[in-house]
Order: sequence, then C-alpha cells, then structure tokens
Amino acid sequence: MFDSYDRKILNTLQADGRITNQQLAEKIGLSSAATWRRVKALEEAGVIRQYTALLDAAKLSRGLRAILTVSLLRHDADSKKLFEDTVSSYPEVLQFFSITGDADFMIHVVVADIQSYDQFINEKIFTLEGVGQVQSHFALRELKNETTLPIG
Amino acid sequence: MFDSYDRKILNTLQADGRITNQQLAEKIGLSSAATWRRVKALEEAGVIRQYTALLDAAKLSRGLRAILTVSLLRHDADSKKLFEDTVSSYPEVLQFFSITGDADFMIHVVVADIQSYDQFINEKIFTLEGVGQVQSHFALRELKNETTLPIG
DNA sequence: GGTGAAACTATAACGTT
DNA sequence: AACGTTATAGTTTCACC
Repeated sequence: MFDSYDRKILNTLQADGRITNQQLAEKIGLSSAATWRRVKALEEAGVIRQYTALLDAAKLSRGLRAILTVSLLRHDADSKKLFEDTVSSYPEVLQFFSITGDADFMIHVVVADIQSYDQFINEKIFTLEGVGQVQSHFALRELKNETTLPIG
Repeated sequence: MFDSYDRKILNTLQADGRITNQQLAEKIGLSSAATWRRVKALEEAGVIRQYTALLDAAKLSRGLRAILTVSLLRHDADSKKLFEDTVSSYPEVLQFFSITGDADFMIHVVVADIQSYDQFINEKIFTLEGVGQVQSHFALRELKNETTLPIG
C-alpha cells in the first residue's frame, strides 16, 4: 500500500510537520515535485489528517492530567448520545473513548490543578444524567506522550 | 503571561500547523514580521514543543487502540526504572503515565488487531520482570482524540 | 510594532522514462 | 503512472525605521 518513499515522508512529517518540501525531498531522495505530489496524495487520501503545533501543557497552566473511567446507569441510546456529545464538547477533554471492561468510558482531561479538577468533575460530570460509577486517576509522571504512529 | 495575540497564534497553529506566516499574520491582525517574532519567541520558550503531522491510525493498519493498567510486584527504584525505560521504548506505545489509584501505570497502545495485541502483551509486557496485575481495555469508539489544548 | 528587499520555497505546466 | 526540469508566484527572514 505504501512504498518506502511514502513511509519516509510520513515519518519525517510526523517528526517535523513544518519541514520545507525541498528539505523533505532531499531527505527522502526524490525530486521536489515528486515529493510534493506524494504529500498531496497522502493528504487527499486522509492518511495525513492534520498538521498541528504541539504545545507544552504545563506552560499553559494545564499541569494536571487526569484519567477518568465512567459507567452509565442506563444504556439506552438517548442517554448515551447526550452524555457522549456533552463530554466531547468540553475543551479540557482531549481524549474520550468508549471502552471494553468494567467501565463504559475513559476520559482524558487536562486542567490547571486539583481545584480546577474538583470543579470540572462536580460541574461537568456529576451533573450529567445517568452517570454511575466514576473513578479518577491522576498522572504522576508523563513517561511518554506522543502522537507519532509507527509506520509499516 | 500571554496576551491576546499570543493566544490567537497558539490556537491558530494548533488548528493548522502549516499555515503560512503571512496568513497567520492576517488572521490575528498583526504585521508579518511581528507575527514571525512572536512565533519564534513561543518556540524558543518551549510553549510550542513541536510541529507534527497527525496521521490516521486505521489507514496505517493501527486500527486497534488498547489501554492497559499495570501494577508492579516490587517497587524498588531499579525494577521501576527498567520497566519504565523498556515500555517507553516500544513504538506501539503512544502514551505511558505513572498514575494514582489501584494500578501503578497506564499504557496507551495502538496495534493492527487482536492478534497483534496478544503478541504485544505476551512478548513485550508479560516477559518483563516484576509485572503484577495487568488489565486490558479496548477502545470501541473514539469519541474524541485531540491534541488541542485550551488556551487561557 | 512596521516596511521593504533578497533569498528561498511552493506550485503547476511540460517533457521524459 | 510516476519521475524530473523549469518558471513564476508566493513566502520567509532579516536589517532598518
């Protein structure tokens, strides 16, 4: 599906999303035009979803990372949909998955401190209809936090 | 700490990491040179950590997302260090946190399918010294998966 | 913070294998 | 179907106001 040039392009753009096309071309060993066409095709195919700047959470007063597991009391489609849409809309929620296991959902949140977390969970989670068991875990250390997917 | 221009710059670059400096300048209402100096200062200060291309995991045969919680049997510094360094080095591990609660660690992994996951956990987790309880959760749906930090 | 200019880069048309 | 060359329009980057 992807040849060696595509894999090099994807790995390089994951490491530096603002590399110039010329530098990228030189790095992978293709002409600038050929490289450009491949990058556009990868964007077009949705393999490259987005270019973004990754920021330092602590420097933006988001030094506390929490992981919540939540179970719902009722599992009808409407309750679930409302819960999902509401939680998704919260800007402090970075990741939100429906998961297998004891809990129904896992929510990954970044806030300033424990006071902000208290406010978040009381005002934005416990107030939602049908919320059952909630467990909070706090990240003590970030041993790894990457977006870089392994290619191939 | 950050004024309105800085916040606009950070929000815009989170949404599009490859926007040209001229477009960014026009969007936030500053000259191209002033914008450029601010972006460089934010990079220099480490507020902007990295520019990256976000890829589609499913299109790269990484369609299965798993979250593991792991407890260690022994908590001496050496056992912990070795575990932390080894797990961090695995390319399929995107996030790896030491956490509060029943488990010691949370590991976020992307693999191709359940067979690859079986291989991962048997060859790369259970083989490590001092691994105690391990729980696996699989992401059924990705309701939200962002890197965009709320600013201000 | 703005202006302007030289050096560099993106983008697409066209020819080649 | 995919690569390379080349030309022009656009962008970066920096010295100076």
